[in-house]
Amino acid sequence: MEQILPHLDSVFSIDCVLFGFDGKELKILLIERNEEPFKDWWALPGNIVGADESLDQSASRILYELTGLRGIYMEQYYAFGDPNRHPQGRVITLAYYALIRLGGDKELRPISTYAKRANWLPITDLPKLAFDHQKIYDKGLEKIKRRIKHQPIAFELLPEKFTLTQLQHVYELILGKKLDKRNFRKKIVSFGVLKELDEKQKGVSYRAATLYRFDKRKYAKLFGKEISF
Amino acid sequence: MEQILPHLDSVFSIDCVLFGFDGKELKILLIERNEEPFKDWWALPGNIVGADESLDQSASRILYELTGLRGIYMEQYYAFGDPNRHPQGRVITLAYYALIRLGGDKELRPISTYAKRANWLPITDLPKLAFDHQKIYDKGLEKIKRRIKHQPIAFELLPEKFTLTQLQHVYELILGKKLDKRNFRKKIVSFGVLKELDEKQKGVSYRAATLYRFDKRKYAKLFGKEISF
DNA sequence: AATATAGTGTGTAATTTTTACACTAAGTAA
DNA sequence: TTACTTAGTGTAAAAATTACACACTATATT
Repeated sequence: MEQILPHLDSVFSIDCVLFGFDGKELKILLIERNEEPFKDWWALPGNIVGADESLDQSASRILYELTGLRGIYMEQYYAFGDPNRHPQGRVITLAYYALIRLGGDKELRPISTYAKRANWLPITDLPKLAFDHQKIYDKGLEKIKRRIKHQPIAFELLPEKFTLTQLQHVYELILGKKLDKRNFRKKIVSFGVLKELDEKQKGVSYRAATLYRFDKRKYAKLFGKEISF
Repeated sequence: MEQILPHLDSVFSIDCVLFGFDGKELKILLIERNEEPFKDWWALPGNIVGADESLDQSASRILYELTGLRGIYMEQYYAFGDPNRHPQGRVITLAYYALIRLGGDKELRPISTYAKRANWLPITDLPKLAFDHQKIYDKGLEKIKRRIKHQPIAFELLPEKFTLTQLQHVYELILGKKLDKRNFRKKIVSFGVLKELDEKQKGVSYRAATLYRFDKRKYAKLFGKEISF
């Protein structure tokens, strides 16, 4: 995306807004650019779509190259194509979002050389972003806010086994408001997509909470139906 | 890591799914192609994005060129980019939908030469479509189904003054199910975006219904809030 | 062993929203 | 005047949502 653009043709890229949750904060993955334009600025990870790739494949490849992650729930959400959004020429970009859980085993792999480094930054304190990436991010956040109300995407942010309190925490962060504990549990359990495990949380210095797992089979049935928060 | 190079031959287009309502049926605007590939097939109206146009501008221009219509509520909803979707090369297309009312004064203007003709066809009886246009249409219908449940886009399909029965009819066509008259009225009136007029319907051979107008000011306040059907 | 601490886990009543359901009123046409 | 067609209206039951508080349990501390 930062290469010299042939001006005969428009260039088509994909940018990813990766929302990550480390158990406490909601973060997004940004890279620090190593090339002009916007050298040294923070930007969303993105790249040019390959000639023989489908869009989803391309998005997956880009995500994989930048993070080492595979098999992530990822969705196209908007195309940004202002003629002036890129100083070197016409670049139409398609935005994808992904929700992933952070920490533990999964570390970010080294990324391609066009970035100095990549980092997870809390959404409560973002730097100025290159290009129109602030706009792309804003729209992505708006999108997942709307989405989490209707589909159980919150699970993507949590480890395989999680407590109800953690799940509630994710909802509160994304929706930006407190939820009532009893009502939240009543509702989320009533959807029938949670499987209660025999295990308890470990390593906490207070009463350990029961762990739950997301039941994909039941989820598949629910999908398409509307749920709401 | 290898950087994918920008690919000179990719073309970026916009296709429009125009839903039209003539008071009875839901229709979409199709063109009959006059050129290979898919000569003589029906297809969605679409065109190449111009070098200096924003995406929304481009969509508006294309819609205008094909129909003579301006100022239509139009929204981008998905990008289709399968490498094989176009037999002659890589064409990534961005789909837009629009909702417009048909009949009366507004006629379709002559359209550009790549089409033999344009026609409004009822969605209950569509021909085979060129390229992946069936897929684009399907996704568009799905999109407005979801959308009409949450935002008052149905008004776009109706004349400025309309009866509650007509409004209900639109909802029933899009959602594909019957709604209860009393409950529908109760709900739609409770949103407070309808203005009851002193006028009555004319030209019907039975009791004339009260006409309503959509109140844009109140709608602006409601927008963003969730409504549901 | 006793106590402090911190989060877990649970029920109910009041309110609001949704659903199901059927007849009279009004205007037109014959 | 009568027949026809659609407009317009209310209520009760069921379901969903909201508001709200305390006892339990595991650990850490003394």
